[in-house]
Amino acid sequence: MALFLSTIINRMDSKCRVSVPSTFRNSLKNQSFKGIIAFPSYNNKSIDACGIERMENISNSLDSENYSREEFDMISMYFGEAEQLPFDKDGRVTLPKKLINHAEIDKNVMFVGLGPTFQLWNPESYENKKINMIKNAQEKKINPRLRPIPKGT
Amino acid sequence: MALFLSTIINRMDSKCRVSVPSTFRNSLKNQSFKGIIAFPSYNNKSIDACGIERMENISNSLDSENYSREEFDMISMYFGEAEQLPFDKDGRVTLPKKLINHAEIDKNVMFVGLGPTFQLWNPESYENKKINMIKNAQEKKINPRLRPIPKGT
DNA sequence: TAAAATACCATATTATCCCATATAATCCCA
DNA sequence: TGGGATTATATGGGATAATATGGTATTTTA
Repeated sequence: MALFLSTIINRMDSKCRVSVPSTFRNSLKNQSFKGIIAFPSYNNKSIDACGIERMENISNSLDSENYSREEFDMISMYFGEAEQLPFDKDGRVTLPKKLINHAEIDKNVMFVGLGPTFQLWNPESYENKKINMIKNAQEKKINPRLRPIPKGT
Repeated sequence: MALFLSTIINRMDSKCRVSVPSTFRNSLKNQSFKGIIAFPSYNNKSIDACGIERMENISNSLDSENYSREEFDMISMYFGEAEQLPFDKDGRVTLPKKLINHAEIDKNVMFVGLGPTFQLWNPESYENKKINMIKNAQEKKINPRLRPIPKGT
């Protein structure tokens, strides 16, 4: 499975192209589709992304598992909003306008590794998000140390 | 298996021809029938579509699996209403009047990827559907995020 | 034979390739 | 270990190819 770690900022050019960090590309090297899958985050002004394998697994579960009609609709909407962004020869992807607007990206794109997935942010939005997260954690006295992570995630 | 992602709007011309998005055509590249299978959705004013392989798989399962009489009848009905729409040289299909009427399509056709299948919509109808889906999900408190993904991810 | 379906052609737009260069990371040997 | 050489990565721009779309010609068929 692909594993995405660390945070990197790259520039988006006038054609909306941006290099996917080489470490992320390496994580995706063995997947059938050479590129990334990206869709608007529901909770943030950011872009969620992953490799095709993750989507294939979800796709298979659509046929094999019993989802309620509402759940099925929501998952379907995910697929409809997902964009398949192939790498060019230099490992760049072209971000669609729809996603650029959603994440309010203008020049710099911050790639944030989240383990099995990663996100794309406007660096400024991410800083705000981070400040809020820390503030929130302090108020609720959440211990910031890593807890054992449940298996399968 | 084919995997359909993202949402694309193309125009239908006076001969009811419409380009199938190239990403969708790529997903179907290796299938024996060069075109799509389309039939009216039962739940929506839209058109359900997929590649021939999916139909073959369903057909095989009719023989090998135990369906109730009702299920068998439903699936048979699907086959009866299915239209086989071949690509022309430029990757277009001609939509039959019956399907156009059912989905109330007039000029723009929205292709919505749903993983193993996809749908064709009048873009306006889809927007309404989407609003209702979100409203419904919120009322029933369905988390819009994807559920823990089946093992392997 | 007329109407419909299909093949063929032309073109505008968009996306992709390919090359050049800059920058950063790594290597390698004195 | 230092520091130049080499490689990998990121980034920009022009050339090229792919796609979508409209129209005309040819074939099929009812």
